[in-house]
Amino acid sequence: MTLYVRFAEHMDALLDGMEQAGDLPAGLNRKAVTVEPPRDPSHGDLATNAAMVLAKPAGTNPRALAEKIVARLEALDEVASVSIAGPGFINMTLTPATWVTELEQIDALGGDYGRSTTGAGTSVNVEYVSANPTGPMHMGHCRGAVVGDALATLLEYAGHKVIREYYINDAGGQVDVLARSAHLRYREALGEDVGAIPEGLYPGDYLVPVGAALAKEFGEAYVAAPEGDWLVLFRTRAVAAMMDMIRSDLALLGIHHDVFASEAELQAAGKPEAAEKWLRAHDLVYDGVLDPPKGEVPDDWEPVELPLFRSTQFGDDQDRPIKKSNGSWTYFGADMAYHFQKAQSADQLIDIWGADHAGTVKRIQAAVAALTEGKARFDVKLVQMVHLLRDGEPVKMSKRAGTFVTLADVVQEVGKDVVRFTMLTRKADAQMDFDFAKVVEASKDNPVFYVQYAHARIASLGRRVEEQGMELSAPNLSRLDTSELALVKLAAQFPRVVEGAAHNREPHRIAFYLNDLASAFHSWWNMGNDDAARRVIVVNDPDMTSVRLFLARQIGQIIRNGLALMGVDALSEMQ
RNA sequence: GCGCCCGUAGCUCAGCUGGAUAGAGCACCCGCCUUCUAAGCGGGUGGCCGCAGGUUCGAAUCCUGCCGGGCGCGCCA
Repeated sequence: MTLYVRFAEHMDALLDGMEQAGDLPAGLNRKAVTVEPPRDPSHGDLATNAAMVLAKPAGTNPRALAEKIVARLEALDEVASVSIAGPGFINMTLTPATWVTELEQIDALGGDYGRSTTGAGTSVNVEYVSANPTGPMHMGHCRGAVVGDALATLLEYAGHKVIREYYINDAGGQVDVLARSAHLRYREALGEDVGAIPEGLYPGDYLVPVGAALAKEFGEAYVAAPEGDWLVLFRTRAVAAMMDMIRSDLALLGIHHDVFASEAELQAAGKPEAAEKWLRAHDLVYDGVLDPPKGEVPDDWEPVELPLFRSTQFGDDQDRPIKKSNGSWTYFGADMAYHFQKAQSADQLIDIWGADHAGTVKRIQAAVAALTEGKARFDVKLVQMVHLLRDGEPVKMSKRAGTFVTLADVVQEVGKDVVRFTMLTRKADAQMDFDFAKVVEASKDNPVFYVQYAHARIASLGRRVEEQGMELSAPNLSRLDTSELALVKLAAQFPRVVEGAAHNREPHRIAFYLNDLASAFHSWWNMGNDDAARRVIVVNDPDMTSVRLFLARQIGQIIRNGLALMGVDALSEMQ
């Protein structure tokens, strides 16, 4: 059990004791009571707001209550001193031995230090990427992919059972366009001069091999055949080829999904019909006519009666059609059924979407709330746009000309680890710049480098000790000084950071924490520049070296644990 | 017109499910290399946390209304 968890329990037991002694009324809500490190380390190692939060409901004043709590805290072995400050904060300083024990915990738990069971018993389905199967992954998909994957890993580490899911949109008009584009490439592969790719078809030459494969498989059979003869067949083949390409793009980032759910299969299985039937029975779908769109009304708008879902009952500003006038399902209609299906697979659902889909969040949340009768927790996490830059200049992209920057290109240029780490250096819902020049820069301005550099320095210590043939002893950790214990204290916060990041579904917190930890480490390391006796490796003092090397290795362990959550490999050496 | 997101140092951004004197990097100024990798470290300058109310022991954080920016709005996906 890590230190912060232990102290939360100490506090709980202590308040129980006060209730029994009649120092506190029974049954007070303790939800707001926290035990956490104060922002300002000069206040001590741990602070609790218990006296301030409980004073009012207990009918006393914070000061009086604080004094009673302090008396009990002082009795704890791990606590060196306690004081009351400000409006009623209780500050504790822990004994050095307590921190030494925590450091030993890191060593004992290794890669599991920071893992928790707070999520045990709750399964989470994280759906991310879900790029349309009409071409390779481009940079527009990248951030959502990384954020979703890191979030999934984080939730697993926090004890949740996690399903990583990809929704294949293989049923809409865009895959028919794909099939036609593939048919053109198929004719091309058979020797026909198709000229420029017409407007409205996908121009990218990633479809050339698809056409070639179709030509090899079917020969001339479908060259002059009517569309009805080949559309479904070519669509199926082309989608499969696109998904292979997308899977290999994702693999470049180290991303692998557990489930690939097909929209077409969902529809073939009649899932949307089932959802509609249920919703009609509960008067949540009705036939009606929508108002014209607000703002600019399109020329071709005309009122039509359609089956509408009453999303306004759940906070949406308009009811939403689930079918088109031609009888086929709208994207929303199918998506609704899809989310209902997912809700059977897990207790909680998370979707990672691009911010350009923000407008559709309410309707799908409404649908999930309706279909699961409010039982499934469902969050949509919006990921903001990434602006691609090269030396500060925007990278020009044109989807129409097919000149978008592919994910594979970027990974090839800067590497998986740089892409993943950089994507996690901002809150997901804040826009970010991705500058090819800056993300590979070897300076402290670049957190990817800075954190890796700290880890490489730690790794170099082991090599140096070996080179020098130094005989190490069992570390006597009571020799750690104040500055070294400060490093231990920061390392000991890792489990809290993980828990907070998982709870708030904010993987970027890991990146910021690692940057802080690396900074503290570099600072400690540099003390050796002023005074050789403060280096980790002290040439004539193997005992001191053992102690500091032990500390350094635990810092390295935390960095590896954090990087692993982000899907980034730790480097032992910078090039 | 409506919805969502954002507004914190000159710039780019953190701020731990409300806590004590609001932080980091860059930029600018001053220091530290016959090096356990200085690819780094230390110090300094710099803030009505967009504005105005409200909630409470306490607000950058929660609520309301404005102002400013981004994204989106259809039977598209």
